[in-house]
Amino acid sequence: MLKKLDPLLHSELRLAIMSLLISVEKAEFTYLKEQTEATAGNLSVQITKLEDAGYIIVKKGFKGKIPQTTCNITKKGIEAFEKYVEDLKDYLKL
Amino acid sequence: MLKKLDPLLHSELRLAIMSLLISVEKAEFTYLKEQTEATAGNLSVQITKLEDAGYIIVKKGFKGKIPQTTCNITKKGIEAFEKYVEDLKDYLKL
DNA sequence: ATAAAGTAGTTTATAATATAAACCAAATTT
DNA sequence: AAATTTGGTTTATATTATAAACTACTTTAT
Repeated sequence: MLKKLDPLLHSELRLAIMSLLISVEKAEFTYLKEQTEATAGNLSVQITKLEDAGYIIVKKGFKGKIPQTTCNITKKGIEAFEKYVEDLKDYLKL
Repeated sequence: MLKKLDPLLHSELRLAIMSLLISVEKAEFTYLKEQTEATAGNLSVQITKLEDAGYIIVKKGFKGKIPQTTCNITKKGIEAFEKYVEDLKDYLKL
């Protein structure tokens, strides 16, 4: 009855990152940091985990002279997110 | 925008326990163990945490000669569960 | 020109949490 | 009566999350 929840998404910060990325084409590291109110270190770690899973793509570039990291969700990431939402519904009685 | 999720409920097993308890008057330890497919040790620990938080009440008795632990959700537990569901909806875009 | 402070992150260490293994007490089965 | 099963708890370990420390560079102030 209760499905196993994707442990990669069942983390408050990683879920927040995915939730933000699912509605936009792409987002900068600094934007994600502002929105989630996470520390840079924690955000960096969790972004890497999502990247390793193939749920997001991370691109490193420069905005003028300043380094800039942008993220975007992948098809695999969208699918995983949607599955997670469906799986959770049983728990939440939705 | 994104609310902080109750860390006590944002755990797969504890959420499953609460999800099961919210629909019934009470449930036995063994029933929860079957439904969640958790090990007895893990279940025991998580039940204690929910009890310490006042989210559930745990009663120890006997069924014949065999020990029997039964759990039921409290008003506080129901409220916490409902708040958790509402808070999560922002993440899930529901 | 250089020191101080800020930006954008990563790496590493530590704290918190989840899980499993080991254990206990009593009951049941062989 | 020994072995197994039931119903758990306690304790140790693995995993995960978080924060602190660090790197590399830019901007601003002196």
